Amino acid sequence: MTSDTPGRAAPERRPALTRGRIVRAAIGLIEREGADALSMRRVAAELDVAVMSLYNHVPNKNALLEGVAEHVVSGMELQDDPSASWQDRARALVRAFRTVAHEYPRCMTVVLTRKFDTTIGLRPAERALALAEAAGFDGVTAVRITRALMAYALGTQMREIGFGKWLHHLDTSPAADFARLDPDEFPHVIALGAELSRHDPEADFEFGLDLLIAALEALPRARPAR
Amino acid sequence: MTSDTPGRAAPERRPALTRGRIVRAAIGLIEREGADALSMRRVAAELDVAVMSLYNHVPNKNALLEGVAEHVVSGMELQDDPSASWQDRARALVRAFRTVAHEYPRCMTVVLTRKFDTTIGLRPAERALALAEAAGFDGVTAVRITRALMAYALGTQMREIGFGKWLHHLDTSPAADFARLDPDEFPHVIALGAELSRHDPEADFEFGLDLLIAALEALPRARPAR
DNA sequence: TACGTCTTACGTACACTGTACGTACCGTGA
DNA sequence: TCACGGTACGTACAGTGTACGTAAGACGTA
Repeated sequence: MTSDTPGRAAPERRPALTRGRIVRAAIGLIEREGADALSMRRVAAELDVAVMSLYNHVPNKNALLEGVAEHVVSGMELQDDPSASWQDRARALVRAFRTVAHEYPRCMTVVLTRKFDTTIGLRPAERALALAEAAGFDGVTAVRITRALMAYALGTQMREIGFGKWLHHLDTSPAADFARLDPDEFPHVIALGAELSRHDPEADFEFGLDLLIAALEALPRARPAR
Repeated sequence: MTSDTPGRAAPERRPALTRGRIVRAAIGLIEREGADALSMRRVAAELDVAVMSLYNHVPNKNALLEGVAEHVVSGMELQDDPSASWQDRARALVRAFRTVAHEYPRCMTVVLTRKFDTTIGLRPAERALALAEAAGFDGVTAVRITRALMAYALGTQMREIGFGKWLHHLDTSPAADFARLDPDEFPHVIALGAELSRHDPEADFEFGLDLLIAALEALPRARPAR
């Protein structure tokens, strides 16, 4: 709501405090030093401004983080090629999420990690619904498909974040760790230790995405795909 | 590592401080008042103990939360019916995650939300790998399937948490909100507003799970399913 | 020009956080 | 008997989000 343009000719030397500047400073700070480093004091110092001045543009820290989330998600490139198959367009949509997640890895972590209360993500949802309709699915199914794709995109990202490493732990631990496991309790984990240690998130992501798309192709439809 | 049994005959009236008691108190606190309410001071007060006494059993707050995570996930009921089809067994496995998530909803939120460094979740992973092998998949594929299922379970939970409501927002907002949207930008969202507002996480979850299982059934295998 | 109002940047202050550190007790093995 | 290791404790510190009061400039109107 607050305008992002300085109120004509800044009175002094400094570029005038602004919600946009604050959000950008927060993003920079998070990407450079991680989410834990983000505090109102740090942001204020970054902008060479008193802490409480921030509160003229941002009601509280959570709102600042919402601003970060908004900025990050709105960076999703939702370009679409209507001449492509709905399968490829759907793939591109889900991948767009991954792309922005790679662009702002640490910010994405906080976006996923916190509970916000905004309408961010409506645009991706609109796109997904449009695609599902183009593929010939009825409304109820379109919504469910959208949600399933969302869940998969989210879950993949959470795994990659190393949300808790409970499994991801397997990816990073040296193979020697597997030797410590009880062979009776974890035969398959031990046998597949080498494979579990391998680290190719992109391939994992594409594998699951292909699974979902293939399942959608096999799903009965209300209308033929356009 | 720390023993959970009091060192024989407690010296006074109180039941002796213990890592287990501390973790349980933390879990209770989180479930009753939410993750934000969890502080070392609150836990100490809960147990009627000085704050720093906790540190004799738990190295720091993060370790306490790891204890919470461990306790929660180890509550996953991994019962298995070997006579059932691998499809049904896989379904049961993923549902087990959901079940414990319903049992400790707020704890699960913090478990998913924080980065831990434990081997929790190895047991579910073992089970998933075993099922994939029983279904006839080779090792590489088994690992990818496990990861895809994990990602889906995680993502579903994140959506349900209302992690950001960016889409979940749609589930809770009154239908009137859809009327405020730009009809040119969000035609499908508006058209499907009623459906988007409907709230049936269980059905959504099952829908996506069926998608994945169906896709797995159609996947080529190294060996016939056992 | 003068005045009142609005916006912004500021400083202080408070309640609360995690935890480092030093201390005192208490049951047990030598 | 004595020394010791573990446990519970209290104090203290640096850091957090933010409520509150204040002052200084910008701007529309008289």
